[in-house]
Amino acid sequence: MKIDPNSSADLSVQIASAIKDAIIAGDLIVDERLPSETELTEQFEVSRSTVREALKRLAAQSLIRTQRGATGGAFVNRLSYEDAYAQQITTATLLLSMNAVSFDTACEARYALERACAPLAATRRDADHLATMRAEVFRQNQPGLSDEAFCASDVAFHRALVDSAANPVLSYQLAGAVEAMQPLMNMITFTERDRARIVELHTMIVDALDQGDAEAVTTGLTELEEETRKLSQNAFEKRAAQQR
Amino acid sequence: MKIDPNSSADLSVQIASAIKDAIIAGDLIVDERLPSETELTEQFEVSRSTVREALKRLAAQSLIRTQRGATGGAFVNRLSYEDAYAQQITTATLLLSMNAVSFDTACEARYALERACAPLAATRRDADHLATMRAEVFRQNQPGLSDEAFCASDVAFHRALVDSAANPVLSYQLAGAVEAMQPLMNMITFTERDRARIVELHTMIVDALDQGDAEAVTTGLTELEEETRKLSQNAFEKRAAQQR
DNA sequence: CATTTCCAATTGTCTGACAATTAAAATCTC
DNA sequence: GAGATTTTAATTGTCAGACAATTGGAAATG
Repeated sequence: MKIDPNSSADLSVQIASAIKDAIIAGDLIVDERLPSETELTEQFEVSRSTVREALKRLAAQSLIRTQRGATGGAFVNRLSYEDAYAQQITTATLLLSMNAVSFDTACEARYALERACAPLAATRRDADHLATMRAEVFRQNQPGLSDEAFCASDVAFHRALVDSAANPVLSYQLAGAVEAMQPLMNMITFTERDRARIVELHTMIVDALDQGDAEAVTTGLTELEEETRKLSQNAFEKRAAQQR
Repeated sequence: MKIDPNSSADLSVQIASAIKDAIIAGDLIVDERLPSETELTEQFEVSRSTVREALKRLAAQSLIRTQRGATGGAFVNRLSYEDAYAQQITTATLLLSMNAVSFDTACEARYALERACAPLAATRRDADHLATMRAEVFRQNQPGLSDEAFCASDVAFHRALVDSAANPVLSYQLAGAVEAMQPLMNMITFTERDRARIVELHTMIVDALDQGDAEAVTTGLTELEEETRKLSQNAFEKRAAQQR
């Protein structure tokens, strides 16, 4: 691991990059302890502050974790799903909030992903997933439920649907899309009629899943996508009208 | 933006988090300049090193960029697709290389995603995408092509397929899965017969796309998935045998 | 007006110090 | 000797102050 002091790049960037490469190449394995900051200072021939800034960069990407104390230090992190989730969600949220991606695009991707899960879910769904989904549908049917609670239950329903495909990669990719859409979804007011329609579709989807009918699940999701777009469009128009 | 000096969390983490929240909430807009390090030092009542470590954390996530000089400083970054791609790829590669995700799982997710793109691509594909795909198929048919070059062309083909769905969210999610699989794919030796079969399926897919036949695209992708799994399984077994 | 020089602001790096944390080693108590 | 307590050493976290490098704008110059 070497760095070039004459390069235009900042030293802390170079050091972070060198360590990152070592991790990806497998030279540093999970839970292995990196040299202490003092040792890295000597190895790279830079000051401790520079080493620290490099380590903070890696920590921000969950590549390492640090621990104080006698047996402390920086350790190579096993990238957990939680971390991957969190990163995915942050990135997706930013893309959406900075208008690099429109709501419609995110919505389209989300439902395309969910439809992609349908065939897998139809084969692999187990009683737990179905029970969760039915419980959420039941909750959505309760009168007097707030819009936020309805939304949260909707998310839980879809999460269970995707989880039933039993593919963690799909689960975590979808988490990004769903979470990023959440702030905008929360602005929507669901009328009695909207809710009835959504509950109807949810019921249809969970029934189809129960019977292992992937095609019916796909159909239900497509109709749900239409419904979601219609609702969000209304919400946007209403907000635009208010801001005038 | 306030922090709690008595919290157990590191100050630099708290500060980074506070600034990040401000960015996501829209209190700091794209290209806006953050206060200088000296000003942040006063605002948060911490030392400059602590502020700097916080800023490095944010820079590592591409949330800000820094510039030296008189009019320099830290600026809120417009999260670009390139950045999002890069992050997605790093995360996906790590998940796979640390065995948090199996090759089969990644492969399954990848083809599920591609099939999710099929209906969109069948509607939206334009001449450019089709031309790219046909050019790659042509290249794959050339005798004497190295395995690496064949692999690279395969990636280009699939990228064009997904791009033709014209949904950037799907494009960037797929990039992660494909890139992460790349190192393992490169270990595969493609026999004449394997290549012929793959080219056949690719041709079928691009023809179906040309005709707007989403169902045929989906079928082709499913067969391609089987083929990929078979090949990778062989490669793994061969490697396992060698290591004995 | 164009060019060059200078200046001030800002980030990047360095040095040295002390605080906080933590596990292990040493000590004490019974 | 066993268990509780204290000490110690290693390590990261934070602070303070300094100087270097960079860079755009202001001032001086022709």
